[in-house]
Amino acid sequence: MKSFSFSVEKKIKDGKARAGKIQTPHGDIMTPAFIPVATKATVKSLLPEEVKRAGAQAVLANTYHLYLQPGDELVKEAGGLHKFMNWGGPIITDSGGFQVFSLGVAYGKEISKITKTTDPNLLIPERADDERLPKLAKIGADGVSFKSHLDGSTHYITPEKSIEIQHNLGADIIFAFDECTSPTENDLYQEEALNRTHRWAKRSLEHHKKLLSEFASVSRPSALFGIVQGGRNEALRKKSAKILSEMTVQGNAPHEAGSYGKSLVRTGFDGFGIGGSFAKEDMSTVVKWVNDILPEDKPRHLLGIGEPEDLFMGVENGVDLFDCVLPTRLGRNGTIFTKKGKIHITNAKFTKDFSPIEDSCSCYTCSLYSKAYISYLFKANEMIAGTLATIHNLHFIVHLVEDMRRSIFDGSLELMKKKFLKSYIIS
RNA sequence: GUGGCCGUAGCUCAAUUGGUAGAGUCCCAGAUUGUGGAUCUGGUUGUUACGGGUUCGAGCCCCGUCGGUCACC
Repeated sequence: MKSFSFSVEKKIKDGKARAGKIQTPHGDIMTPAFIPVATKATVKSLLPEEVKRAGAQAVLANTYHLYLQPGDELVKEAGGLHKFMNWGGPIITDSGGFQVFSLGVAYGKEISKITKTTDPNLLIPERADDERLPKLAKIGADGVSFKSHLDGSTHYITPEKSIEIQHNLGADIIFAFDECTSPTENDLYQEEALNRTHRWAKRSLEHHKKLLSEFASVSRPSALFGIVQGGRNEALRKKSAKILSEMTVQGNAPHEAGSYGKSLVRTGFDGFGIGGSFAKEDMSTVVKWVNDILPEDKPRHLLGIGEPEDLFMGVENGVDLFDCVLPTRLGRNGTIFTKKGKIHITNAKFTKDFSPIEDSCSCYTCSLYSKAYISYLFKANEMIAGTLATIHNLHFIVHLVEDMRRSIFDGSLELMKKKFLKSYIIS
């Protein structure tokens, strides 16, 4: 079985942007790349064939959601996630760490992982957390207690449990269990949470290596990424990048899974996620701090980021992988990416617009359907409305990052960005 | 034909003893960043069927016309 590897193929002269290749047991990912989100083992509204046709090289599924339903044991019994969901390419699973945030302090509130520096929430001096408010996730001594949104049952997820679930699911790349903090948290809490995330990272790494050494299953995660946190705080972010970069445990040497003790070496993470929350305005600063420290020979995944301008920012600062629900979520709700900016397809002006979303777009939707038809489908609440819009959005974002990769090779990244942002209106 | 009931936003309906017309939906617009097929936030809309009358004031009371509906012939 081919295992995990990463190589940088081209790095631009004046800057951090690079193009590379990630090898996984289920195929390669040419980076930088945008990975669509398939939380519940499906990219919502799309068949795997459509995901692939839109240009996606891999998908990202979610540990917590699949653990609750249908259950990781069942997925294992089905022969692993690839077989279960009919996706032959690389799969990444998120650890459930984001749900600590989304089902915790953010639950039922209008807090997202991106905020603006003008957001009044940022000005709240004390922790935004309020124990009286209902939450589905509560942080305990060595893990997180989740209350299922499906049936109300409680589940205690530890780093070991998250890794175990991810091994059962059998993705190619898995993530350490972390705590994604809210942008509204103060430095004191950020530090407390960061130390916890680091303890959990170590335990995730140890358990991953342990499981790798115990079993020689054909469908074992081949790589574990650690996740950098630290909120908007420079010292914390840098500390996190350094600690995770240097974190190692004793384990089998690569290519020797299932043969415990054959040749023990100290090994660390195979790559890194950059997680947590940002203020939109200083996201680039945070990414710069972190990528200055993270090793150049390991891939970096900027978690949950997907606006075009943010993708440029990431690539320019040395990010290799992105995932984001934005193209799929917006698509399902009728917001569509175009080279001139986002449009709302249900707007009255599209009612009789019989042209495609974009004449120059080669996606399935644009080659066969008009704005008027898609607009009508949304208004009529027809299922393929979301499908057609998602196909276009995914194609748009995936190819945007693919274009960035190409321009890294021919040295035109800066020019390409200027050209794009000249017509693209950021809203 | 006779008698009863009814007629309010595009739709379904509110509106205390007569006090200056409102909700849902639809429509219009916006938000959405390791998922939320969710949800939220704004906004437009009325000659209260029509014509008269009583009253300081009428969706509400009175008269007439038109329309709907039920019962009886």
